Amino acid sequence: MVYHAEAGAGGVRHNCALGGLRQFAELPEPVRRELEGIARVRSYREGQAVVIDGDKPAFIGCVRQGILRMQKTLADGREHIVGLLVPGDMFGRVFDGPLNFAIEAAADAEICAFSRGPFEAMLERSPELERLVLLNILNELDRARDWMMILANRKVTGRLAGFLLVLCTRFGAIDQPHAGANGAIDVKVPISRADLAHLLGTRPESISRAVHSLADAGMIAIRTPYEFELLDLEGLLAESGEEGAVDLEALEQMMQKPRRDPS
Amino acid sequence: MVYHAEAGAGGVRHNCALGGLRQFAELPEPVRRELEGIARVRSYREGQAVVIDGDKPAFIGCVRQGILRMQKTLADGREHIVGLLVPGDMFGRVFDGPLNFAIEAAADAEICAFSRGPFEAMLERSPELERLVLLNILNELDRARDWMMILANRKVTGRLAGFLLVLCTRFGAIDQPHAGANGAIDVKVPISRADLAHLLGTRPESISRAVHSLADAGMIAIRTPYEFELLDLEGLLAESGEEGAVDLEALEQMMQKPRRDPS
DNA sequence: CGGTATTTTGAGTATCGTCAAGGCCAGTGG
DNA sequence: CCACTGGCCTTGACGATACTCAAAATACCG
Repeated sequence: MVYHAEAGAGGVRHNCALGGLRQFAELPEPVRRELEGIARVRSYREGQAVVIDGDKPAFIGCVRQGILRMQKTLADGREHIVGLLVPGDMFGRVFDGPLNFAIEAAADAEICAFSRGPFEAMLERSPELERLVLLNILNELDRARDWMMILANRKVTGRLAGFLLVLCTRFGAIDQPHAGANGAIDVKVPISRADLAHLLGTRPESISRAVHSLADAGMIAIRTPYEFELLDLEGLLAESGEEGAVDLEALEQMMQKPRRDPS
Repeated sequence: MVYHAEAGAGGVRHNCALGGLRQFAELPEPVRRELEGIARVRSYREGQAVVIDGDKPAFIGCVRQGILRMQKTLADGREHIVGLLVPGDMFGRVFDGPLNFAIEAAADAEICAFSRGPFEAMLERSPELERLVLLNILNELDRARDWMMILANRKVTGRLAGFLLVLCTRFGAIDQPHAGANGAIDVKVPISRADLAHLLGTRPESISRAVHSLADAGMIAIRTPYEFELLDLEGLLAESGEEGAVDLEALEQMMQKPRRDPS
């Protein structure tokens, strides 16, 4: 199920690598140009490995499109997902040793890869870039803490509700979930039930039951097994018990919806 | 239960603030001296607030002694622990906005506080310091991922086992748990059952049962409700199902005991 | 030594994990 | 074009685990 990219594979391209990554937009022009110089676009198909467990990756990456998942491979072969990477996220442990998890494409993805050496050299010269990286990591840390709060939920429906909310507050900002007809929000779950179960610390069957339980409660609607509509954000928020971790207002603003907009 | 430090409280002192924090030892002498200049030692008693939820703290902190806990305060007043800070850990969101959680002393603690302004100014001038901070945050990120793996465990005994292992692999290195007579390891749990329950996503009663369950299985011994002896590291590791997240060998090396040595 | 907070224990109920079977969809080959 | 096959999701029934409520025991503090 995991297709390792052969040497040189991964669909390397080379034009306008930074295009569309707005986090780099604020950098001074010369820095941005230099970054372009060491950047390559790589494409991965679903299931392809981006970084092997234990490797010190040869590049620092930034997701342009699609979703990657970080997972630890346990001794007995099982895999444990420790997080998702979505457009805008960076990975690769600047200045540091190997990753202790693998990264692979959860869906077809495109990343922007900066060769490690030159990138680190640039970091030393450009305080703006270094700060950008630092803030990026801080952000990731916050997200990890949010995950912790979600995982600390005692009921599966609560963890699932929290997951869905994070999925559209955080990931949605980039993945553009479009507001549906009546102000509902479409989200696309990027991983299988089994992976989701692993991520939320439960079993696929329980995920399935939780999904349908939320649907029966009218909080979500199931379009396909991988596409839901969030109908009752406040209900989901209450279910997830996370008044703190998920910023509902930001989400509603983002949707720019006069709620209940007719088609 | 939370004693807010009055203005100027927190037991500010001023001598040899960096003493004993070995992470700063590698910095160039002039940088270290300058850091000393902006550093102040603050002391907190158990339960005292170090940073209020939503505050942009006036200082960047580094724990010298004791344990702090990070917690989110929910709308309904409940508090949710999102992590612990132990000696060596830094906190305070350099270059960034307010923390979205509170920090308070879980046990009597001493921190080293750097005024934010001067510290950030130093960061811009000293690449060494900036890198130190960056690595520190990366480290914290790893720890957050380990927490995620622990929390994703389906059984309470598993989460507890993972917690205990992390408590001595990571925190123990500094908190010097001394190896007991037969190679067992003493650990001191720094928080109440209720807090631990919250942290592990369960209830105090279940924590209690899990503790005694591990004790009955011979994996730990209960000295007091807050002090255990870890008798069977491999058993705990298996129970926690974390071949990846917890580095047993490092722990045993640290303890300097031959693994499973027949007495 | 008494009072309070915390931990522990117990019994009953809800939730979840497990095992097994059925359904849906996509890809394959006749 | 259709039947077949394999993977995944879903559903059902039963046992294990964890939560709830209540009460008892223990530790902590003055």
